[in-house]
Amino acid sequence: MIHHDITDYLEALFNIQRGEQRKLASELGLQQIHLQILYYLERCNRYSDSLLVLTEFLGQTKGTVSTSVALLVKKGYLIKQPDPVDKRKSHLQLTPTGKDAAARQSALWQAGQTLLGESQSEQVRQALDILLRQLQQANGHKVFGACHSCQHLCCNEDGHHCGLTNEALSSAELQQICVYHQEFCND
Amino acid sequence: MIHHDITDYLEALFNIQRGEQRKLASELGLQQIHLQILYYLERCNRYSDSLLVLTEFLGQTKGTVSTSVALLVKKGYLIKQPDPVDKRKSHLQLTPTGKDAAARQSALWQAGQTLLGESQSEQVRQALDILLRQLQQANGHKVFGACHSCQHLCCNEDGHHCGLTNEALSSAELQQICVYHQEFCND
DNA sequence: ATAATTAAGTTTCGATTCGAAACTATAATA
DNA sequence: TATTATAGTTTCGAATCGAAACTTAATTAT
Repeated sequence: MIHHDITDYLEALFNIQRGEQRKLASELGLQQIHLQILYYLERCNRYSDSLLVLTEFLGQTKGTVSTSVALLVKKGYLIKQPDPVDKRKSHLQLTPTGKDAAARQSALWQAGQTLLGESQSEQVRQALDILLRQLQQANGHKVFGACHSCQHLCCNEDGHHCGLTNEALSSAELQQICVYHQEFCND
Repeated sequence: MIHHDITDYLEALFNIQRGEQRKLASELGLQQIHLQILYYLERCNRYSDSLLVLTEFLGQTKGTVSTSVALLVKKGYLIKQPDPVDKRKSHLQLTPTGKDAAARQSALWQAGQTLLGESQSEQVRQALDILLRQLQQANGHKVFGACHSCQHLCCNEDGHHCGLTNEALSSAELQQICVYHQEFCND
């Protein structure tokens, strides 16, 4: 048996992911960056659905993202909901069309999800967890995690809330990407 | 402990990979697509270093890829080596500058590679192998694997050769991406 | 052998991405 | 009230992107 690095598998999975994303984008008449925007907006929470946070997530300039978002609005994939308090801000919200496109992206992984037995699945989870945390530290860059791995998360008998904003968090919100996310530091 | 899907980890790893690639591209004054081209050319074999195969790998049109390749040639990342037999073809070869950029992309994974113990690594490899094969079948798209997982690979006491082209393959070549790659079918 | 077809790659076109920088409007601070 | 910071848009030039026409070389059919 010829030796495979784990990274070989990850690279192969990346190539599939990229290929499928491009295929879907082409089918919808969009660019890949548009699907990445829809992916992010499907997963982020109410603190993180602004243009500037999206800009930070994508690693592009705000002018570029502003243009791409404007096109997605024009094509009916999302709408800009003005913030009731801060008149400068808008909340980017997926339309049903946008949610459908985002869901089709996720569908790729659903197939693989049920294929691994639970015990084996657990080992992969543990290994990927180590790999992920090390890469996060090694690269020292913003990670955009969800509440469940955030040091601001507080749990008590009533449920969960964010220690930074002091607002209650539903269990659904614990899974969402947050701009305030702060990984635990193991040093 | 809140449950994490394996796909959550893979998505997080993808986001890191994408962010790092964009960061490197920005530093070099390139676009991400250029790094993807350099990545591919660093890994593909002598049957697969043409513009059309690259086009198939990237999932773009040949006009688009032709333009991007021309820019990479102009910037000194690669050269076009005319095929001695077929005058229509060119072999895309990385210059030292191109190899350096490709190597810097791979460096991201080197850090994670040594962190996982060998035994754990083996289990993760097996699970990812299952995941990869299932996703390949589920999506039924061209996968661009290397010789070691190709049904054309023949092994004997003298070494390896390709059953399709009948040419000998060095052990280094067994690791390279090939356009003729045909996955074993388990049905 | 010549003609028709296929294959490899380039060029052109219009729409869009991309980064940089200037700009507008609102909010926060001094 | 004046200054500064924040959120986002607009403008500009270069490059990507897909589609389609085009060039040249190889292959196939007649």
